[in-house]
Amino acid sequence: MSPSTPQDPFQNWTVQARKGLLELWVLRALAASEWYGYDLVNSLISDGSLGITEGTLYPLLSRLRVQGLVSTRLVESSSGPARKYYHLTPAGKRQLSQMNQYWTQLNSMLETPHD
Amino acid sequence: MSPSTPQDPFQNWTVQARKGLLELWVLRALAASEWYGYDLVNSLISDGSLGITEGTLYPLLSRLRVQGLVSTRLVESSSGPARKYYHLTPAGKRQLSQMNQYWTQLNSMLETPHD
DNA sequence: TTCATTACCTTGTATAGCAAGGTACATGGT
DNA sequence: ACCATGTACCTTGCTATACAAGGTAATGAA
Repeated sequence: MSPSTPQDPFQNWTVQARKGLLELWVLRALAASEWYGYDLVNSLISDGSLGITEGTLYPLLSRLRVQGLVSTRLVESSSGPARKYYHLTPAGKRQLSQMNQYWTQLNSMLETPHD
Repeated sequence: MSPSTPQDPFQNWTVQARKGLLELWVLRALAASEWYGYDLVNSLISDGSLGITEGTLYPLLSRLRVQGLVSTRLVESSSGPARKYYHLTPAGKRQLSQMNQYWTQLNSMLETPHD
């Protein structure tokens, strides 16, 4: 397969900046309600279009399931293949809480002038 | 050398969450004044201690120099080896401006309830 | 000499985002 | 029957970053 086209330093940085952030975004979404993968993808694309695609989201969801942070159930659809709905487990809720805390710390570090 | 000890999912996530963020932090620091590497490290350690060490910072500074975002000058010190001071180039200032903008977008995505 | 402090750097590993593919079901058009 | 479109899932291989764990060298004090 082709490489991921690193291109210019700024584009490259945005890729790195998304790391971790998407996982936080997904867990927050699942904390609010049930979602299936394709719906999350479309929400991401419409929500400002920050460059996140299926190739990023589906592996992420698999990872979360393996780690026991989310669980799934299949629901048949009349407009295509079955949808896989994701929801938070208790462990997922605990981790989301930790992540929210750490994220606040990171942001406060950025806001400090440290001059 | 030993592996990076992945440990639990949360610790792993914090590593990912730092990616990109440290670069933004460094460029912001250099936008305010001149710094040398060791001083930045100590500032990071004292500033909340988020797990960032020399092994992360020095390669980052090298990268920024290769990309032309910062330039350096050596200054002799009376308390040890010479210090390498970093400051922003015009290209660095332009990229920092883009990064600040993108970072705002990412944060607004997180704050949107998207429910 | 020996030690701590200051100050720089390198090597190898793990991980996440990504591009570019693929598979399969339902529907409507030809 | 055939094909295109939309829906919905997944995998493979690449790249770049953070990190642990080392290393090197200069200064000054014991």
